[in-house]
Amino acid sequence: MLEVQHIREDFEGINGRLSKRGKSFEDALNKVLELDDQRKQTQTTLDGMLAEMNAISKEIGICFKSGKRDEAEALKAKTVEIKESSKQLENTLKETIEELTNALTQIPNAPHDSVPNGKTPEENEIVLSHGDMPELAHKLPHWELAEKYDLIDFELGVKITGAGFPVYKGKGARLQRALINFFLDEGLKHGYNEVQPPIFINEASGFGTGQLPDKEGQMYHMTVDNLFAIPTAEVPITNLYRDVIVKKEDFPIKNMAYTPCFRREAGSYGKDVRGLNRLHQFDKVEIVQLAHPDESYTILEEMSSYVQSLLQKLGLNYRVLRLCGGDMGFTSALTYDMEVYSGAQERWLEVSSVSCFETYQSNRLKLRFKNENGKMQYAHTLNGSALALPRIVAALLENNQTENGIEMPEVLRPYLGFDRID
RNA sequence: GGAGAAAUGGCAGAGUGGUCGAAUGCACUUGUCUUGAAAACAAGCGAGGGUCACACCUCCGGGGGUUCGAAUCCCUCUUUCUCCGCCA
Repeated sequence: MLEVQHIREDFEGINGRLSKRGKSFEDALNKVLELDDQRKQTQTTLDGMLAEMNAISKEIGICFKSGKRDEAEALKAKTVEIKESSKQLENTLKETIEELTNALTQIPNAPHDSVPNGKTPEENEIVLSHGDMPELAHKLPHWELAEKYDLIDFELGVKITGAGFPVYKGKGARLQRALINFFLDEGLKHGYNEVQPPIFINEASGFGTGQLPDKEGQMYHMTVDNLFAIPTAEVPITNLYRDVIVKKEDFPIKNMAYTPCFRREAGSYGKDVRGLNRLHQFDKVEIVQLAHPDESYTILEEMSSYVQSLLQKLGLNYRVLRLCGGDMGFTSALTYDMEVYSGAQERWLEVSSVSCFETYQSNRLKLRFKNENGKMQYAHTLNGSALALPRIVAALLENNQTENGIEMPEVLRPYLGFDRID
């Protein structure tokens, strides 16, 4: 959530930044301020009543002690009325706060100044491209390669669970395991602390990172226990710090985790979902950082470079996009997408998304630190995929195919125990 | 799954109806002393709302209730511990 105080202090700024998302939030922002004024007013009145009640109660206590029963009874009578109206006011306050929270929850994060205006993916800005486009003599798409070399069985997954839940087999399974270990080892070298979080989360966690209520329909929901399967490890890792006051000396706090991720992907269809392009279950190593607000954007650049270094080591050509306001996630202030080129499909595939959330998540999480002046302040949160496996696998299979099989990148060979798939 | 016990500030741990946002110890911060450190001594030391700043209000696991008044009594949920059962 945006901070009410920020909206109050810099209305024009925030309003302007929000408009990058391709629609106006001015009315919503005004509504928030109005509700907050209402909240303050109600609370002030209520506080006055409670103060009076407290004073009377204290007096009654003293009267009883000194034996002045009649006086005490008279005072008691006085409280009845105050109590009545304070109860009513309390309800009003509760409603106002609820309305305020709802209004605030519906406003997305304000995009960073560098975010381009725009509504569609076509308006994303290409920041840089790296590596040569693959020139392939053989252009089998990865789903055909997967079948040819018996790496991934999509049909079998349908039998076990349903579409979008592939079964990896033999060298296909080993490639998965190799990539996960490679990514974790690289993360370790870059100072990320490895954690293994639960892959089911409760409602509070979903709210903390912004999946709830915004993306409720995108998550698998186990209604019996009211738990959700994680769509990304971002949720459990970031929620490690919900209701936590961290030490500013500890910044930046760097964690990572490998987890499977689950997405319902309601509404997807066609070539987007072919093969590994879009799955209901996939594997990902996620990196998450908590940062001092002054440093978060420097750290975002570092995270972006780190993700790029992984792609370089895997020998994949890629490009980096700065997402436009309309294509950016609800909670993000600035997002870089990394895309690798799929030589056989002849299209770009998103393999990573690196974002800075400023205080949008930490406000919901109540994730704070004591700043230089001894005041509580919300930390900045950042995260990125480093990396998501399926499309990396797709690109590796397609771009490295030869007459004699599929060559594996040098860096993976120690993890794989083989050099090529044939 | 069954039975019992418990949940208080960063930690430990008092507090069973009124002046308790909460004793005490540890930890932490600052100061005195010291060449420096330790020790000792002194002061400070939870969070949120509100205010120019005070005042004031809220919070003793969550929610609800009783009462003029609740950390303290009642209900309920959650979690933890002990015992039993089951089990990778």
